[in-house]
Amino acid sequence: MPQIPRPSARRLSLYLREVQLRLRDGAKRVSSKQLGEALGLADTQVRKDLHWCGPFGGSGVGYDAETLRDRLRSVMGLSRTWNVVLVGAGNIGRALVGYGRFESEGFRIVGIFDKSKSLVGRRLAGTTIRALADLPRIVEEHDARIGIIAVPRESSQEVADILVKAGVRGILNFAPARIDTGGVPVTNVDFSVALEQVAFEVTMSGARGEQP
Amino acid sequence: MPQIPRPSARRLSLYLREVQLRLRDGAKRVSSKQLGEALGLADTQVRKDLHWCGPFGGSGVGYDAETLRDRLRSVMGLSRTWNVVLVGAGNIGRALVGYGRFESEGFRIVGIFDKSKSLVGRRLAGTTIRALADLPRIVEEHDARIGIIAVPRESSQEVADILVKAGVRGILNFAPARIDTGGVPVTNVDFSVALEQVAFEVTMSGARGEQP
DNA sequence: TAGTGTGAAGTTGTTCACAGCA
DNA sequence: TGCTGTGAACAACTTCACACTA
Repeated sequence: MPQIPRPSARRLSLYLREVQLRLRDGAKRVSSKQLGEALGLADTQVRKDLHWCGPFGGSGVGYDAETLRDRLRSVMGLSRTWNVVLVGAGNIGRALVGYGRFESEGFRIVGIFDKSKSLVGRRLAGTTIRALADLPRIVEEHDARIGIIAVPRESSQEVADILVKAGVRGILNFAPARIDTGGVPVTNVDFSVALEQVAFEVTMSGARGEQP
Repeated sequence: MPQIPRPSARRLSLYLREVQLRLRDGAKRVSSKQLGEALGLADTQVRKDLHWCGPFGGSGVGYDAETLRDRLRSVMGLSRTWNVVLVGAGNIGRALVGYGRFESEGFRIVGIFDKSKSLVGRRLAGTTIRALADLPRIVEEHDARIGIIAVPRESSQEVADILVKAGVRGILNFAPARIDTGGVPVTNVDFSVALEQVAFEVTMSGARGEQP
């Protein structure tokens, strides 16, 4: 069985978002050309990517929007609900629980944890902030497979160790550091790197293309 | 003059971070091997990337850490201060101003803007939240070249138009939408896409490598 | 010896060109 | 005709192999 290349995988998320949007607007079908235009990609690229959903649909008239959505969800592992634990109730943690979009995409935050004694016991978006010591229990109780690290750099590795030991199978890391997880997949989101990227592009300006 | 490929550009940020860290720890020299290990990359890769800083330093003993930092900064356009305007004082906006790391990297938030009447006039991290109408003036006054979009999807394109019209030269977009800027470079950060990426990797688990 | 610099080879991802279907 | 599916050509990026230097 062939592996979906990472660049494609990233784009599949974008296709899914776009298809859902169009479904909400009442669309019944979507073509690779439409998707490409909406996302700034070549239509060929879109078709190649969508092929990971197993050749289907399309004939001379585009993809059936609902089927496409379902296939995308299923191929990306989004047809189940993912229970998620969040470590760090600081600025980023708060932004995340307030983000809203997660719920609708099938992610459920089942535990929020923080080191700080002054935060533990307080509530955040309806969930009580717990001490890190409770993390393994909550992970097990809810079979949480994903952990989010939203703590400062200094504690990020330590938190990663706790998460891995507790049994999470994937980590979303907002700390500006590479973390070592012994094989558990990590996706990094780093605000500074992103801003620096913008500065870089501005400096180089003119020459290169746009967004992914 | 050859263009720095985007993948390299992303990694340059990471090298810079790592070098700064090591400098703080008192290191005088850094080798490609050390950098590679710290970041999960092959040493060859590191050397190829660093070559964009112009062949220099290294001999049989690694790169001079200070020189490397300076070259990285300069090549990435970080030897100047970048004035930045932030649109959106919601959860993400607040997380960003509270992030702290920006200042030290040479980014200065010179204006925070929001549509909401109830937020305008309030202060956030020492800066008064202004109405969007003031944006062009502030951008001009401070020669702000970078804009950050931290508003909901629905208003993101509108905000982008305002920013572009005001003259910013690069945009960091946190809204879950592709925005059209007519050539102004955009870097996207999308929490949902990132989380979905994790779900995807977990689903595929085992097979693929780690982080960038 | 421990490390850089770099062409050449290899791999991966993207675009092109076109066959085929409704 | 409008669109999908896909091999083949192409471009981009990464890894390898090795010459070279302090």
